[in-house]
Amino acid sequence: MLVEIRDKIEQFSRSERKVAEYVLANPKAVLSASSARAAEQAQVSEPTVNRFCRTLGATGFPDFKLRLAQGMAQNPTLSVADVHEEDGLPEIFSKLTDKAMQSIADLKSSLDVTVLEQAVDLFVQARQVAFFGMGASGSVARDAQHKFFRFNVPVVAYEDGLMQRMHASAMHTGDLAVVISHTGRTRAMVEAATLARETGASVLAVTRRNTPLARVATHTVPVEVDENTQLYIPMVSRLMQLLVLDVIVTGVAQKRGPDLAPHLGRIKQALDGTRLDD
Amino acid sequence: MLVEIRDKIEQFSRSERKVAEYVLANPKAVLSASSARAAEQAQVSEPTVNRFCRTLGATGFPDFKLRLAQGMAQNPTLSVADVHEEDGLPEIFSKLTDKAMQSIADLKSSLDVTVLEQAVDLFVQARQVAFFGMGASGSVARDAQHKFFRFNVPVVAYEDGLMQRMHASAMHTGDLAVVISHTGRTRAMVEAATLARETGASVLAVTRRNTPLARVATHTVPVEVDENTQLYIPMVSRLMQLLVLDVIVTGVAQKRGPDLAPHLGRIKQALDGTRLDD
DNA sequence: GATAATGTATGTAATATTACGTAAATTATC
DNA sequence: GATAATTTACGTAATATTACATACATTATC
Repeated sequence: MLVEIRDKIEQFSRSERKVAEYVLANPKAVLSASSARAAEQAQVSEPTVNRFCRTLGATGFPDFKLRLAQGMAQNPTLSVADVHEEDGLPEIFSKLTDKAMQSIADLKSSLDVTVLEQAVDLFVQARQVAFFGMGASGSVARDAQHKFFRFNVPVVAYEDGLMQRMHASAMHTGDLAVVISHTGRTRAMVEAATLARETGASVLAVTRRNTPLARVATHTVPVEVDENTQLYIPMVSRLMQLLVLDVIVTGVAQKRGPDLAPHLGRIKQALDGTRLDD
Repeated sequence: MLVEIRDKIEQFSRSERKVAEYVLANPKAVLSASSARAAEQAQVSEPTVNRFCRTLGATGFPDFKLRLAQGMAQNPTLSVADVHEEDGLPEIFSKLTDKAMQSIADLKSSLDVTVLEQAVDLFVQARQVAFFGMGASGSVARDAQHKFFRFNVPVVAYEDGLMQRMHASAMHTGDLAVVISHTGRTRAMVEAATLARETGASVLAVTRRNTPLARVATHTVPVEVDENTQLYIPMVSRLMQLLVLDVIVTGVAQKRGPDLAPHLGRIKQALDGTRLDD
């Protein structure tokens, strides 16, 4: 629909073009506007808006809005461009969301499910789980702890390099260390992974392929994102890490499901008191 | 949208369920019908149709039709179904990734950029920033701290309820409190927001619309996700919160860009020593 | 200056929304 | 466990909004 408008914009008359331009610039606003308001915003008269809608084959303004809504949902127009200096917030918003969607699509098509299945098995069998992460990956580690906490298995998360070393070197066979790193080259993470591995524990790395971290780990869930880390902070790669862990936690929940029900019930109950109504 | 109706059909009252069933059976017919006609077809009264629309978060019947139209037009390859008991890991993986993409697409089409622009302004003007979050939103708060830390402005993040209260009540005009909550009903978060607000500080809520938290905040970035929180943990909503904050941080970086270069250079240098080669 | 395009004005019909009353269901009370 | 009280669900009717049609005036364009 929007594309159609852009194509036909030459054929429109002067005022209709005003409407077209306004619609192209603010498609979302149009959806929530009345025909009168739209006319006002486009700086044309109300009948002109109506004529415009009919020109495009709609029966009237409401019908036009419906078609527009459908068209907008269909056309994600993924612009996988990087953010530039001169971009305004609308461009930033659009580019980042598109980039995120594109990355998820890539992940979906590139990640081997059997790798995830192995990861799920590691968790199911683990007597104890520790998450290690620093910087941006530190909050991913914390988040993972929150999620896996529900499984009635001891689980900790460390962002502190010293604690990581201590915990890693005190692990045992049957324990699981999950090491999260965007670059796969953070020295502290590689060292923690190495220490953990030396104890006989399983080491699951959530990081890039062919990195020092991936090499010392016993298992790796590869999270590949071409991201401009130079300029900004790893944003999308962190979303991917979270998503991967979400899938794993759901897989674990599925396998452990039945025997967890009462445990989860108690947690839920405990949370009830912390919420307000309305 | 249609999936949402199917999910919530149990929660509807008798008459609303009639409407839901009719909509699910004849979604296309609904699009071209008036509320009166839809009511007639579903064998209920006109206001019931309207209430039904509101129950689903629309402002009224026309708005509901728009949302429905968008939902129907969406990429049919995206199976926006919830995870079921009998799903294996491949299904879980596929469903979660699709759900994430879908949610991002929804966010993109529903979120008003001007709201984000206001948020960016708040950050640019803030003398001091504090992030508050608990549980799953706690790690979002931490993550946000990491990102905003680079702006040479004092920024802290608290997951601890006591610290949140202390810090909130010690804020001043010109300070910014960012309160993150999926439900918008976590008592501690609402209280922290209230305390911060009483000090004259700006309070930016990243949460659902029309929640207690949104009401006490001075500004709200609405993050709406229809998520089955009952069964699992907020996963997608957390991704959306992160994404929103990513957009804001990038926007702030854009505005503050020039005068930050030397500062960022030093941070980068400090990180160099922590990385391995290869 | 003629013609097409557009705006203004106004009315009307369609449509959505609100307000309110009633019936049913639930909860409380004895 | 029966009855009263309160809430909830729903429909009717009134009201407000919105879209659309028509007629005519005004403005651009050639």
